[in-house]
Amino acid sequence: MFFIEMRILKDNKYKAILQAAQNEFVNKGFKDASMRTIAKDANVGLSNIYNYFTNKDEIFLAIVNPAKDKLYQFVTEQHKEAYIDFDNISPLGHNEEAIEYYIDLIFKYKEEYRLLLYHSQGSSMENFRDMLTDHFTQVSYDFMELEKEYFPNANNISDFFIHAMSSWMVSILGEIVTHDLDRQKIREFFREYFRFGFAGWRELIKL
Amino acid sequence: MFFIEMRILKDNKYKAILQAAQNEFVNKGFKDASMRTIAKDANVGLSNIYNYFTNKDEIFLAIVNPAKDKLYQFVTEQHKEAYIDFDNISPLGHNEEAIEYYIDLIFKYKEEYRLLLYHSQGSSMENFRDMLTDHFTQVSYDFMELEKEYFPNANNISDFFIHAMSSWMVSILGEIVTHDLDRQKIREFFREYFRFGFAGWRELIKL
Amino acid sequence: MFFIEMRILKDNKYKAILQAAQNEFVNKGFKDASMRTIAKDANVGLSNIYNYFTNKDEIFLAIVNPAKDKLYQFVTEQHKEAYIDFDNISPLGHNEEAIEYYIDLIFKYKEEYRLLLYHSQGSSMENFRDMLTDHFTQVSYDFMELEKEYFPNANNISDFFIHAMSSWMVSILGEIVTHDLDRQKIREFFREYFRFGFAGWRELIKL
Amino acid sequence: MFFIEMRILKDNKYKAILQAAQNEFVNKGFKDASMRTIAKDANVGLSNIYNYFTNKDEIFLAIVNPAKDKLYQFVTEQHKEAYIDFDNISPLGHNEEAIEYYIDLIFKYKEEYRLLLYHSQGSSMENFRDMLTDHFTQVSYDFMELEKEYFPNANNISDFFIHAMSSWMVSILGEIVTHDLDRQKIREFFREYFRFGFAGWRELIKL
DNA sequence: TATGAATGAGTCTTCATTCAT
DNA sequence: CATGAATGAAGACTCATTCAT
Repeated sequence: MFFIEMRILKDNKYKAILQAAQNEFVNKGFKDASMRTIAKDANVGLSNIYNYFTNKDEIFLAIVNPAKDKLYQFVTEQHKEAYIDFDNISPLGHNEEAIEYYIDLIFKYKEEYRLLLYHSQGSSMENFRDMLTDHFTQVSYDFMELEKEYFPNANNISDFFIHAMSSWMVSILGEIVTHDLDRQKIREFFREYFRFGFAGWRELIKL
Repeated sequence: MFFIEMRILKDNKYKAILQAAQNEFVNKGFKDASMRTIAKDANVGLSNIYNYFTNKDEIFLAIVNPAKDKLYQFVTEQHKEAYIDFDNISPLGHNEEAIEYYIDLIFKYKEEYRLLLYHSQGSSMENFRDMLTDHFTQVSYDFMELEKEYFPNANNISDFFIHAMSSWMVSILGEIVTHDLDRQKIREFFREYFRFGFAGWRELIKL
Repeated sequence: MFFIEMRILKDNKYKAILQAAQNEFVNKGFKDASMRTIAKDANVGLSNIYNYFTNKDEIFLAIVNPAKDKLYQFVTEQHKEAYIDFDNISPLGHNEEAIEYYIDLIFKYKEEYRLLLYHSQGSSMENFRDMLTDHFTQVSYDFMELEKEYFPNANNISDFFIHAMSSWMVSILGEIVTHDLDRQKIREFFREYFRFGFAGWRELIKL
Repeated sequence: MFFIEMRILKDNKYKAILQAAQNEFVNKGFKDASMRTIAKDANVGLSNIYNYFTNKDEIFLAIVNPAKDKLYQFVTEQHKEAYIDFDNISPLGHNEEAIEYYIDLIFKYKEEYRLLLYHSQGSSMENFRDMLTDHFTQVSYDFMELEKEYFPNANNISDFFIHAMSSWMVSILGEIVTHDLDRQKIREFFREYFRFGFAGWRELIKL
């Protein structure tokens, strides 16, 4: 009846839709998710959903975009703040705080990343895997520009290898959000990953 | 009229269906592929398809299984013939012939691997990525058993890291069949990949 | 435009669907009835039907359930109000009013009973004949409990005979709704039926 | 190769088809029975069935006709041999041998009668119930012609009552072949049935 | 904002039967 | 007698979205 009450109701419905949709997407994937089911689960009239979202796709985006943006932002920032260190070179970032923040992200948006990586087929995000890989790749290139001053041989590394490395990072994200690892296990993994990666990297750019 | 002519005709239809289906699967993915479209493209009556295949899924399998089997066989055999070499350790195999054979496989079944890795959702092969990752993982474990004699520290490598490595191999396959690389480029990539990987590996298992 | 007008329109479609469905069911039986045909005959979009009914079966039930419920209710009530009378013993009921009400039912729901008895195969009502027979049988048993006080020999009547009697009642219903009898003819028949039945019954339970 | 061998093979297949078809009909009813399933179960090529039968319907008839013919023949003969007896009047026949023969028939063709009465929908026999009822009715009329000499009041019995009696006989057949009664139980039932029926009959035609 | 009705194209699969060989 | 391929229509139901109110 009253304006405020209605706003509250609206917000409730908005959230209810998002929640129901997320469940449905997780269960069946974007393509097989049914608007009817979402409406039913959210206790909202089917057609009323279209007052809140123009599209099935938009619902998906509303669920998934924050997670995506935070991730992009993180990756980009890492690269900006990067500095060159013999033993600590990585486009992903390498300092402890960065890792912790990354783990935070993963835990906060586990389901969303799973959606993006494994259940986005049919949505406008169906190329997320590639897009993220490309983003990593781009950041990596920028890194290498810096490195070249110190390691001229970095030039010798092929584009596709950089791409493969980026693809690896994406895969790792996928595996982490798919398997139920606790923070400690993830931390340990990253330690191995960086030791492994730095050693490999040094091998490739050595004189 | 004649027996042989007939067989050819039948064979033609069989192949036509497979070809049309492959196109359709590549274009739209398993789930969205339309039997109607396949029938139309193959110049076959829709219901007649079911004289050749019992299922949409079976068509997919007929297209994709040879590629899958060859890949599994290759991975498995590599591991059987493996020998320990300080500088050449990899579950994928490392000798030149193996690489060449792998490249052969990739070139022969590029589209099929693409289907399996990116367009199998909804089919009985929708878990191919995981299955292949697990296969790599298993093979890797077997390798590590051998290595342990020489490198007792191999024990320290976490299960999840092995898993991540396997996942990387799958990603790499995906990236290769997605991008149009010529043989030489692929060869070069693998050289880098092995240099990188061996160095990293040695780092992890060093005393 | 106006609310009432709308409701009428909706109602019209609902009724149109029911009507078209009833025709189709009568013509082809449940199993062979075509949703397409029903939609066409009702001047409704095929998929729109599913806004009114969730199922082909539900349409059938909507048509047929009132008739079924009234019949069950009638049979049950008859038995409740029953009293023992030497010359008037029947699970179906025997007083004039009851008969008249039964005839009313038959005339009101002639087509529905026809559907239930002859055209329900494939629907959730396909066992109606048996269910109704069993219902009659159960009611008959209850009657016999009462009668035993007066006619101890009622015990001697076999279960299967009771069952056969019940089955007869169902058959009679079927024959009546299948043949076009006027009320008078039906009334006369029931008079014969009861004379016949009571005589037979007395014979079976006589000392 | 040799003629005789082929004949044998042929006969085998013929029987195999009939057997498989009977199973399928019993399980799913005529309408839902699948020629494919029959072919598979009979180990015969689907299209080869059409060398033995022109139709699904013809298979059904081949299975069911002997049972039907024997039944018709029995009913007809009973009536021919009938004689008037105060205490033994029935179109079904009433002497012990007749009953025994009827029971023989029922036991021999139990499945076939079940098919005819309950699973013939969609076949050319789908009106078997009505046809049999009418046959009983016709025979009953002939009886009544004879009786009229002795019981002029027989005239007073309505056509529909005769029809209802016939329908009862059909129902009884249906119930017997549906429930698993042994011969003794069936015999006992018929004894009750005749006592019941004669008493009722006498009541109706009494002066 | 909310609703329920409407749309129209789409899904895969099955069916009994026929045909050419 | 046997086969496998072919046919063409049909099956119920779902889909995301839009419309009128």
